[in-house]
Amino acid sequence: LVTWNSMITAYAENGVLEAGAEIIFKQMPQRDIISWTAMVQAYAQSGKLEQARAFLDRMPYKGLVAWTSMLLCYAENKQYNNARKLYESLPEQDVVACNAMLIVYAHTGEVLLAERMFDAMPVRDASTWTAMLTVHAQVGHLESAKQMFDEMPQRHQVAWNVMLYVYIQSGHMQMAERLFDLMPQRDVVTWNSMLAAYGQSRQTEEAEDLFGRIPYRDLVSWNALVAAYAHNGHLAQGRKVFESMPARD
RNA sequence: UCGUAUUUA
Repeated sequence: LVTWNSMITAYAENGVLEAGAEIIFKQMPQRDIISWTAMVQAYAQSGKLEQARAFLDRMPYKGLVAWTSMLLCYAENKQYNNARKLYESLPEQDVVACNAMLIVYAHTGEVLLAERMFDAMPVRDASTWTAMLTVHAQVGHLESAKQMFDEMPQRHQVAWNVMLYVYIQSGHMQMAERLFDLMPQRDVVTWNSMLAAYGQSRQTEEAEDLFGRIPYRDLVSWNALVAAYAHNGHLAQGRKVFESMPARD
């Protein structure tokens, strides 16, 4: 059973659903909650909302893992009311499900609901804090974000990145630059955020320069650089970068 | 063997 389940996830990770994951699912001699959940998640991850929901509804025993996947799938597809309904119908919840709901609130900008949930949570983990920070970031509440950042029990790299994003989103590029320099660590997301910020604030030279200093570039870095050129009308340079990209999506 | 946080589009 474990082997079969692993096969489902393996196909799902490669995006082979109908022709892979689902065939395995049908062929397996018996299925447990993990098999069903893996199917829900496979479809949820690839944005196939109806099919994910169909599997969820047909599950003989449902569980938080499947519900949470479905919840995030709704969030991803901007079906916030469905997300809300699903969340309200949950017979149980845990920190991950609540975190997922916080992300929904981040998308909808419902700070008050998010705060109420955050305050009511019996357990908070690193994702809880950064999700809540993201809520403030999304609505541009610089002060609340900063306060939250200062209150955090532990500052994970992601929290630093979100805080950087808060400054960028609220148009405080100098503060962003200062924070960037102050950060204890920078990962590829940190670099990419800064790169995108330069692109959006029409600082193409800075973007270019920063790109040259990124220790490890991923596809997002390349896309951000192309976007920076495109956004500022430098089509020829954008094209040149596009052609030299190691990969494209 | 399954779910959650940050960046480009």
